[in-house]
Amino acid sequence: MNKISEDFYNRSSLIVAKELLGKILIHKIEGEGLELWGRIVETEAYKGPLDKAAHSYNNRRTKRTEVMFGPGGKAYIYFIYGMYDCMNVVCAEEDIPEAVLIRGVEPLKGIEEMSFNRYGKSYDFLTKKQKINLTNGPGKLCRAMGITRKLNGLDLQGQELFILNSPRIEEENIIAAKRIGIDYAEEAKDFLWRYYIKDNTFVSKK
DNA sequence: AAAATGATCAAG
DNA sequence: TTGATCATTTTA
Repeated sequence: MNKISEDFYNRSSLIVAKELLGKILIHKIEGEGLELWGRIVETEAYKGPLDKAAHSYNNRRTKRTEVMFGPGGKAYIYFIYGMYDCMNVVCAEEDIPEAVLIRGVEPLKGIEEMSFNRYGKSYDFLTKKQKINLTNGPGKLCRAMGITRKLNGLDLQGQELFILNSPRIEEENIIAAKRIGIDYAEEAKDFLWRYYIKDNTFVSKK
């Protein structure tokens, strides 16, 4: 069990977003002794002051964005479209509000629980499409892994929500692309700040 | 193509 | 206090 250290997170979200690919996100649910594991296959970087797509654009500091102004290595989880939670990892040093959105994971452990969380039935009864749709989007993976804004602000050095180290994905297998769902962000919408593992099944969109 | 669904935030 | 907006997903 090799948890990613705090230093890893206290860097630019552009670097962290890329290096988080291939790492393993774990949500341990206390009481039930349950562990949900997902391998990160898609991320997006958000970069505070300069980035019109970021919640923290122009250093906007509100109750919601507050956690991004702290040190790196915390969870920033927000509720969107009245229905979905999305999970970010806070990056950069204190007072620099950057984060990385986790957009896709490959289920590794606790798949049966994820299946019930998403579809209310056993994985054995899912269609091929449902099996892919389990965790190939930011809202979907949070629903599958039981990640909600109740976990907002958690330290990723803790025992409930954290990320394990694993070897870096080779540069030739990382694709950089425009971020999703931020067409309002003027020049920032064209930044290639979305990263994903080439040809991976659990990358959102196509 | 459009609905679902409610927290969030800036404006007044 | 209000109303437009929204880093999405599902269904048709």
